[in-house]
Amino acid sequence: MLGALADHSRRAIVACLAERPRAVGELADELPISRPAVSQHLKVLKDVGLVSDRAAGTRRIYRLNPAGVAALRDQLDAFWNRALAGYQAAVEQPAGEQGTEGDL
Amino acid sequence: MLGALADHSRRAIVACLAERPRAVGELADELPISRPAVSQHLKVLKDVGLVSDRAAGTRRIYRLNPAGVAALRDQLDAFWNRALAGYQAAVEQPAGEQGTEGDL
DNA sequence: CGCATCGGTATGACAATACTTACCGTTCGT
DNA sequence: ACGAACGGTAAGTATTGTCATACCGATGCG
Repeated sequence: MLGALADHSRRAIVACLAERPRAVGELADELPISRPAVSQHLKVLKDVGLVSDRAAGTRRIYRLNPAGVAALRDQLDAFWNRALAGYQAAVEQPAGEQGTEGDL
Repeated sequence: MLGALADHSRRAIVACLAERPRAVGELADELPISRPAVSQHLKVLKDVGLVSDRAAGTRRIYRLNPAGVAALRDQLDAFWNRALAGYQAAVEQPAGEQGTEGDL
């Protein structure tokens, strides 16, 4: 899921969608890539649940999926939590395991 | 910075480092990749400030950098904030711009 | 009912990146 | 001081992924 935000164009699409829902053509008009590329990125983003699409006539309106965004944020938060917990466990060692620890 | 976490091996390294600080050989032993690959990933992670290294004799102990982790989390949080703000602005429209909006 | 527009898909090329093997410098132990 | 081990770097290869052009289906309008 995090990998979906790795690509630069994909982040641009998400940023564009964060401001307001957009159609595929609108996104392609704002971005320096073609419509098919936008479609593929949209497919990836929809596959991971970050965006959702809505049919409006011949247009397809894409918008951010708050649930997916929240899920990603929660996942990241859990990750940070674990990371900081491990860091705390490391610095909470009064009797250092290796005496080579100088300082930080 | 987010791109640093795009790679699968890099996320695995970060996950491994989240549990406890590790040497390069330790990481390579846990991961299905060779030591040089780990070194290169570690270089990337250190370059973006996500990890920091400490010399312990001939070994090099790597651990997560809480500052970098916090910075990344803050950046992501700002991003989510903007995204949800835009979403709220969209749903806060009592007089729909397009009458085509049925429901969610 | 025919035409136009919009989206998605398939295919191919190009680029970027990750991985491996080989080599070198550095540091510890004997 | 020599040998061993650990880690970083360099170059080459392979894989992955992104982008563009071309084609097709669907929807709306005249």
